[in-house]
Amino acid sequence: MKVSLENIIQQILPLPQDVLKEVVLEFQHLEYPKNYFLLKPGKICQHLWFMTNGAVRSFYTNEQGKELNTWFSLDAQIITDTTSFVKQEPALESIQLLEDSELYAIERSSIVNLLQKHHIFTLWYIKLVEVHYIPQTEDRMADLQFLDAKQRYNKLLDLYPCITNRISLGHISSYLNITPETLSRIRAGKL
Amino acid sequence: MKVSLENIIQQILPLPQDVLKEVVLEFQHLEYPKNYFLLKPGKICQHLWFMTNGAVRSFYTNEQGKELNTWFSLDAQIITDTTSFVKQEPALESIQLLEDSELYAIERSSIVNLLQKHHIFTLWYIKLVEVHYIPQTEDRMADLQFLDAKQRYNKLLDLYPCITNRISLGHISSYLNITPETLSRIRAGKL
DNA sequence: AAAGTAATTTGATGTAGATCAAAAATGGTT
DNA sequence: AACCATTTTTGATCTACATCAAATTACTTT
Repeated sequence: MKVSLENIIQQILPLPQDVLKEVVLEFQHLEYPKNYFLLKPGKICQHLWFMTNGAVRSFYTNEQGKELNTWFSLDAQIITDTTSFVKQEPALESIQLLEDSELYAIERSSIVNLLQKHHIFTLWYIKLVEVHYIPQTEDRMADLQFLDAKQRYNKLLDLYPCITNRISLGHISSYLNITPETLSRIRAGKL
Repeated sequence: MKVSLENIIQQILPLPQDVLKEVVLEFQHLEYPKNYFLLKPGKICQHLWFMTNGAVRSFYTNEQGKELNTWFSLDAQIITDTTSFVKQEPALESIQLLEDSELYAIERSSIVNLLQKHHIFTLWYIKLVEVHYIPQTEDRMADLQFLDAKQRYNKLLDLYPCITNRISLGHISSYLNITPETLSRIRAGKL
């Protein structure tokens, strides 16, 4: 059951046919292989990506060169480096595919143009931010502040029950902000 | 140097005079005493508050009845329970004044009306979210994931150098996600 | 299938910060 | 000033999770 780009857009907020057509034209359909980088640090994030299937991680690389995952997206998700995208500043993080993935990309400049041109599109964009961005980040923030390692792991499993079939435990432990050793012990019921 | 409501609004994105007037009329000027609750859990957050001076905390109350601070706002800040406000769901957290404070409040319904009515106002609202909400939350999230207790404290001091004159160390430690004992030791240079 | 590399697990030990208990400092009230 | 409540500090101990090292398992590539 593959979703079309039109479906994704209309599900956020239905647009009139003429605007929808114009919006769709601004998207580029892309397929990239596993390990491909959508964004590298230092570059300004110019895109918003709508993934239809695949898997992606966002990560920082710290001073010691260690990669620390900040986010996963599996299948139907919206992807960007929010801070770099909205402030048009160099990104601090990388975005990398963890599976061969299929995406639709729209540029920041196209969004800005559409926002200027169509009142209804600004309402669509507000809905996108309010529904697809804000609750997720608030939730992640609360998890990091209030939950211990085991609770964070269980919550991730609730969200993506099959994530361990698709994402390595090393990547998962990094996102959970624990070591691979600790995740292994949690999974073995030793913690 | 007190800022007027007009200044605050125009600083986000300048609006034409007629729209500005209409927007200003939707705000209510409020003064509340220290300890007053702007929001309690279970209530739907109907307001966006623009504080001109004062101090506020947001906090969760956990199952054991312990209050865990999630945010501070001092002086010129925009305040709301974002998730409750955008999803119009019952709030999980409380918002409470920590000083006598002066605020301007606008209701969700007024925002929704203005968004429907004025294209320029939607652009103003997007700017508000993109500049005043997104970078802050992304930053807080990174702090919680990557910094240790001492680094989090020093970063808070960078942001609000005089915060310890206005907010109790108990509240600060809660926001930093550490105990008052640990904060005391950090400040004494013992950690 | 064998070989080599990377991912995961297991065990031993270390540490940042929590918890518990009590003392000291601070602040508001009469 | 004296009193009470609250906040902050200090010290002793405990714990969740990190770190380090080695063994095991799984995954590629020939």
